[in-house]
Amino acid sequence: MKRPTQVDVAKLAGVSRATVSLVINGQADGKVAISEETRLRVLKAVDDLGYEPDIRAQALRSGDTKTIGLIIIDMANPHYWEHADGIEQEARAQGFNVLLFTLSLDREYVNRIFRDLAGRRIDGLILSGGILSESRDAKKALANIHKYRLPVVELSDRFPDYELDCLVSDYRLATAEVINHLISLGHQRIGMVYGVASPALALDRLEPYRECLRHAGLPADESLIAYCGPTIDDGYQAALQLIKSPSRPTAIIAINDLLAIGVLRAASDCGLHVPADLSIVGFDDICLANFLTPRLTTASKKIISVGRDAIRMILDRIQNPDLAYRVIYAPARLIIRESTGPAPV
Amino acid sequence: MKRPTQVDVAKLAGVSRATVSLVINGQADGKVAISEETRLRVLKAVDDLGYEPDIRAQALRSGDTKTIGLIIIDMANPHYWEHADGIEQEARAQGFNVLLFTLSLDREYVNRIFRDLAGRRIDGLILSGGILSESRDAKKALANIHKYRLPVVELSDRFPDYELDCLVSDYRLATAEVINHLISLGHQRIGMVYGVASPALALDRLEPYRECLRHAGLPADESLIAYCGPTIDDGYQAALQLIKSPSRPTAIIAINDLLAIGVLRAASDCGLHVPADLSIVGFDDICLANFLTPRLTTASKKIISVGRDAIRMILDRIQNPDLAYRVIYAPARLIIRESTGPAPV
DNA sequence: TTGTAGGCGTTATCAC
DNA sequence: GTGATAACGCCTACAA
Repeated sequence: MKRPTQVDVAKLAGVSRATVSLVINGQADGKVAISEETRLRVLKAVDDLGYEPDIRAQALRSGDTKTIGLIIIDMANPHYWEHADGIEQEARAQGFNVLLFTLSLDREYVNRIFRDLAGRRIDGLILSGGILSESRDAKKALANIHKYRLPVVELSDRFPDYELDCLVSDYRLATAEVINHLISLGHQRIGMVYGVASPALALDRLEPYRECLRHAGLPADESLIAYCGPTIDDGYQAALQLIKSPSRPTAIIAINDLLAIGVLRAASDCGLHVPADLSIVGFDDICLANFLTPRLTTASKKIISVGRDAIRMILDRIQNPDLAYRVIYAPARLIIRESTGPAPV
Repeated sequence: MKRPTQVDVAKLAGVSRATVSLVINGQADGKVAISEETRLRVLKAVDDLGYEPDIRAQALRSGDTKTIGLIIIDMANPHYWEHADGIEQEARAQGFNVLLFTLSLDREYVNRIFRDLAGRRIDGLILSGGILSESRDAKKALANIHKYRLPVVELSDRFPDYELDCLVSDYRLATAEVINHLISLGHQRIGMVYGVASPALALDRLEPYRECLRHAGLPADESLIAYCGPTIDDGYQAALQLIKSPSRPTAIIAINDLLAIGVLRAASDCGLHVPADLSIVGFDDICLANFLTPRLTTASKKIISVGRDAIRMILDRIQNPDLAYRVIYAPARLIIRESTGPAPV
């Protein structure tokens, strides 16, 4: 039992294949070159056979797949899922599907995805920052992007030092705001939990952190920074280390809300009250942040619609490969809630 | 500037198209019917031109797309991303890609996805429970699945009352355990926050809840059940309602951890201490559950690997459409942590 | 060992 | 209005 093709429909309706094709997608065409009678006959045959056009053949013929790839760098972080959700919805609205790729630790996988792009399984690719800059074959990938004019959009937390369409949303200003906020509350020793899935990520938080502290004449020694992995438990362990250190900070900045949850837990385990004994700040304003106890002070990018901008950018690029590369910048803002308070005396 | 095809490679290497094809994917074939010299020449031409086989054409020729669809019913719930993560990873391991579909409120969208399946954009479809049973066109969808032998696997919280491959993991036993646990702690009034994205979901928690209470001779009036939507805020509002009711429950069961976070927040806002004043239970054991304050008592399905089983099931079905339908069942178990304690006196 | 021919299902271009 | 015919790019017998 094979599935029906256009030929079968044509045979059943007693017309030629071309007629079938015209009936099915001749709507857009100005002149309806088909008699109502045959039209209905064809439609009936389509229905009787349960005929469905083969998308693969359409893709081969028309040249595009109406599918874009999306690489999510860390599936465990709600922040990225909010991205994925927005992108998928907007893509759908524009008649596109989304092929989802997760990056575990498998860097080689990136190359396969680029091959999918070159092989026209997907029309374009949206990727989180830290992939192109970190991949061992980054230069080759970039060269290919330019050589074949592959439609690629990067979501990044810093301005790219290469030619590419980029949606940059960084926390530089927000980090400065955070530090000022903490300083104004009397904090002197401010720690950082720095846990990333990919090396170059979140420098938009680390660098201003160092700068601002130095600028304010506060200690910024390395012992205040706990480097770790991207999971909650990593954040938990890192915070324990910070809290138990001889010169415990009175405030801890986690580079994202997920890690901040681990920090909250660590504080609780050490008998510290937040924010009375320890202030905690996160980033991303994930949907849970406002429901934690205490509600998390954090920074939000939500002023922008990642999905809409990313999809618009990639579609523009697909339509016109020769467009000049663009960078769209969107800042974030600080949201003060309950996890930060005056430094303990 | 068009991208190179097999013909271009053949021309450059001075051989025929078939030779190129053989060189490229003749590895598996036992007999290497190509001379080393031409092989290298072809390979060089491939490299020079940056030739990449067109996957669309391959798909059309070979009949499959090496892609499976995945419908996620609620992107905002961590539990479902854990599914998605597992499925994507396992799919990749098996050489398949995952096309991601989100279900907002757009029921009509399901039909489009089924058309994608029929149109061979995807080889198979994995869907969360509550889609097939609730869609207005559910019967039609099921009929199509059977008629065309579409490979579909459903992830469900109850045994299907229709013929389909199903990965069932329910909380019936776990819910009974939860109730017994609470009763043994002296709780008499046990409330429930029931918030779902799709009507028939989570009956595996609602029904045993009612039964067990009745069986234990405890009140099970409707005023103890707060129906709401699936977001944290919904859970928060529902819990407020429960807490402020004249006969406030001493324990609240949320049908998942996400809602439980809202309940925790509501308790906190009402000045209730958990678990001293109010015990709270969730379901799913999302990765955050063990890091909340207090750590959440919940039930876990993690004993099974959803990804592996789902992918195996769908691949089996794709390979052999005539297979008898299977249901794989996996129970869950209760995890007692800190959010449940003795009932207040 | 290599080349030739046919077909996958669709759409576009021409004649009729 | 409708019906052949030729691509799209690839794969696979089969023939040379």
